[in-house]
Amino acid sequence: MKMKVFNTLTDGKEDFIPHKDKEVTMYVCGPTTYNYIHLGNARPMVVFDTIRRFLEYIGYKVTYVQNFTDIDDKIIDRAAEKGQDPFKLAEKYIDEYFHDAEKLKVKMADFHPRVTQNMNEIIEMVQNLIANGCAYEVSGDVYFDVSSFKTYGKLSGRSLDDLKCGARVEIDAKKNNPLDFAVWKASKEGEPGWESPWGRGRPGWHIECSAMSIKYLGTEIDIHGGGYDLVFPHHENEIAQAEACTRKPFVRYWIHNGFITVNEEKMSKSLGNFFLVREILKKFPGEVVRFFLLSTHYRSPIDFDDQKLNTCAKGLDRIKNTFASLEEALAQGNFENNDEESNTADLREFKQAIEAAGDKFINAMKDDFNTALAIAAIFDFCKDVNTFLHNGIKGIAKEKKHLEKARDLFIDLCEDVLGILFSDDQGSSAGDSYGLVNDLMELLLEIRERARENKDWGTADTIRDGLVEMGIEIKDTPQGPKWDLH
RNA sequence: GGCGACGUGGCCAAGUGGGAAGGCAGAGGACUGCAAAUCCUUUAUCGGCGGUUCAAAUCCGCCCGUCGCCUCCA
Repeated sequence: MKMKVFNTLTDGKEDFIPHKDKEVTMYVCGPTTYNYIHLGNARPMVVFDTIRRFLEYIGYKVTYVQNFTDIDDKIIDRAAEKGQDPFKLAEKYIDEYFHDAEKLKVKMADFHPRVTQNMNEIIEMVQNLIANGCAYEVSGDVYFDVSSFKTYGKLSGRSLDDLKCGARVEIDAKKNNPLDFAVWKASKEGEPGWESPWGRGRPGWHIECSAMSIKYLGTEIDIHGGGYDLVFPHHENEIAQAEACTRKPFVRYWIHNGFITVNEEKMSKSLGNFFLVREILKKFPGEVVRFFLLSTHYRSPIDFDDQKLNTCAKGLDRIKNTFASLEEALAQGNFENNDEESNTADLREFKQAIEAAGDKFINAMKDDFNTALAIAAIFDFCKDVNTFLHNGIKGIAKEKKHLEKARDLFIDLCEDVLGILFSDDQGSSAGDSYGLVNDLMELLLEIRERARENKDWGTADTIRDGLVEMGIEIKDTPQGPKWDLH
């Protein structure tokens, strides 16, 4: 099956054909670093990380770039408010970004370029635009001339006339056309600035992505991603700058994720209804947040509230429980000689289930990264695995080879591609005391088992209920009691 | 004003012409000392009206409702 990708540029699904046979270049717009990231920032991080993981899983070599916009009006304003140095402020939130990204299981990009570290390339690009007659300087500012770029508006599906009708662009006497946008801005006294042919200044908002994309990935890249609200003007302007400079197509596939909403309203900084990832992570593990973000197709909106995360946590538990059962079955290790495969109906069905799960998952992901459908394939597989184990535990068939295959498939799909199966890192927060907790639990469970043997249910339940209150759950399985931290 | 998206069971969510996936919640059953986990069974004429078609959640038109972009925003 061919891979299909929805391309904002053509407003439809297309066959995915990268510029080189087995290599994919990806650029994803990263945050402007003036605050901790919020859930709205987290969606593209998780979505494009998953796309990257999937492409790698099916054999592409992916080069992944995510920038930091570390100089910008908002950073300057925020720093001024706090009486801080804007560079230090940006640096801090870059560090904090990595902290949150790790919790969300977002892999490091191959490159995390920063605007302030690529100033030469940006200035060069502005010079190029002026030389090509696509930009003009007015008293230290440089503006892109949208009328010089014939296909301006092709990404957002707007014509220059449509945009004028909007009339929401402020008239600026310096600009030839209200839609022209700054590629370089003169710095005021006391603001950060870099020397340039037009005096001391700093880059406009859109130019950094064009410049860094070209620098790190070349003039034509395969995938450029970001939130849907970046389509206009950010990405439209990136195209104009890049293509006016290189005279080549800038991006093959533009991919945009839908919004996070709260009470059906867009979560955004201006509305003030945003939730910091940091705050959410106090209540839910990163994998749950990640699973939540992947449980809906990336182009649809997702409405956020704690109840929905709770529901997702339960769904994820089902997957984790199944995986744990599989590992337990393998750990028991009392396999008969498996040289000759038994050929029971159970086993035949199980083998088919393993194959079907992999196929369904891959086909779902190949159809415009349909993670919701891919996850459904995982749930189907959970049921198949549980059914097999259910029967197997009764002593019918324990087939090491196929149990291992099933386990490996879980690891490939859930952990490597979706990034949701990692073991809880709560143990690490307990630090050195983790071993002690284990020993104490062993002791408690032993006491409880003795009570149960004596049918002293009161003592047994006191222990169990007390532990539940501490967030520890006990399960009495045929293999003895198990415990889990929640 | 211009452009666009969405409306599927109690909740979430796939599905773009021919069987209405999956999860959560609920009900009944098996297992269990009771639970938990797991298994089995069970819950939908797809916002409304009209049209095209042998056949529509899926295509077309109108209406109702919700949201987004056009301004910083993932």
